[in-house]
Amino acid sequence: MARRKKPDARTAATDYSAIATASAILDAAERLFARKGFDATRVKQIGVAAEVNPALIYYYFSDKRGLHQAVIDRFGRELVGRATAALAAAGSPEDVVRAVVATQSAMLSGHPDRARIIGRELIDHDAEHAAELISSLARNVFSRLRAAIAQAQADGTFSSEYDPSYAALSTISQVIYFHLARPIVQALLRERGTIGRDEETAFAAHAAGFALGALSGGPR
Amino acid sequence: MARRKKPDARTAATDYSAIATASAILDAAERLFARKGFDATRVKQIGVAAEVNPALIYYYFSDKRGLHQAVIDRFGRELVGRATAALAAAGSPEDVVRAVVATQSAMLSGHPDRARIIGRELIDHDAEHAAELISSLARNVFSRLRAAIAQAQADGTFSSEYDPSYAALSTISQVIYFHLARPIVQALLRERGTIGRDEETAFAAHAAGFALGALSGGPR
DNA sequence: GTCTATAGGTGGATAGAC
DNA sequence: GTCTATCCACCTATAGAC
Repeated sequence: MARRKKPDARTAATDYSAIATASAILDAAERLFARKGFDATRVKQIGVAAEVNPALIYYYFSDKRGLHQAVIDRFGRELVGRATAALAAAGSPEDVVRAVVATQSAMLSGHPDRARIIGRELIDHDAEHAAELISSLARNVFSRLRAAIAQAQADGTFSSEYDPSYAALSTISQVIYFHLARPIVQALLRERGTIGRDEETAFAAHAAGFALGALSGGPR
Repeated sequence: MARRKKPDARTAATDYSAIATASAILDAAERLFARKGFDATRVKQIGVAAEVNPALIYYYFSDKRGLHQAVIDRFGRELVGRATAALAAAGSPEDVVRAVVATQSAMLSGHPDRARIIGRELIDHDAEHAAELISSLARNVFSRLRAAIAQAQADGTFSSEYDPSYAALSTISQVIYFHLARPIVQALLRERGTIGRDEETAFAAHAAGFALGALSGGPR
């Protein structure tokens, strides 16, 4: 493999998918950062999990923070890409609501680590490391969901009594919460045993119906 | 002040409210653990913030983990206490839904640290340190909300097409998400400037209406 | 590009005086 | 109960051989 310039963590996201070692490091780091958090994760552990010499982490990513940023960037690119693709296909406002909820579920189902990455970024440091990701989501997903709701309100399909931004928040809160608050969800659904992917998709279907039910019928 | 036995962190929650020094430590620790997380918070910082000698942290709480557990326990006692009190006053199923949402909002409004404590416990270590809190909430709040929904479904007040557990999850997800996902909420409401308590209570009112609208009208 | 060895620094925890 | 001094484990990061 040709000699590579040491990537600068401060510049925009680099694509490491062609480099096997770097990809292995990113995979291992994603799992560990998600499960234990940034500070509790040891660089040595990442190396062991990736079956790579820990010193290579400093070769590919300038330091631990740089690796963390790279994990967020890679994840964010996939998330925004999928969301925009799903929304491009949506026609009616109802379709937009369903598409947003379905995409959330598709991204998170069977990937508990991803929910944790999002959760951590929301809580830690006011998500400063995911600022770009969030502004991108705001432009490409949230505002389009809100616009679809507002349009349907103008049509008379949805009740005009809701604030469109609030309604959008209520809509997206459901699936994220379901995946993020796993311990609470378990406590509520304990009679059903462990939560599998079928349960996750069933909830996503419910969530879309719940939001559309509220939007169509109006508040009480 | 009389000589005190060093409390054992492994036993059930101790009440430190009478001891000024211990209370100051708990207050400072709650703020710092919430904002920076357990691992990133330095014991020394807690001492400085509490204006107390850091060594006293080991005197009152056996170690850093014991302090963390005490923070969770104190917070949990207040949360469960308020929630059960609010539910005791509720009559009709509609009242129960409104009471749960209102209590969530009352607990979190103007207290961003509290939302973070909950969020961190959900994500870190699968909330193992808050196991008691969560099972208590499950018994006292979640199951009563679900029971109220099921009862209204039997009455014909709410649509029977919803799974009561799922409907309960959709209901409680809204306010928690609003407080937890502050960066995303900001992005969606950016034209309104900074989010204040008035905005927080306005959203809580919306959330109750949204849930009741969905429950009354049925899914789409 | 990969590996070893180690520097350099920090933070949790304790001993013991007062 | 409070404070000082300090130990020791451990972790990030780099230097440099291969």
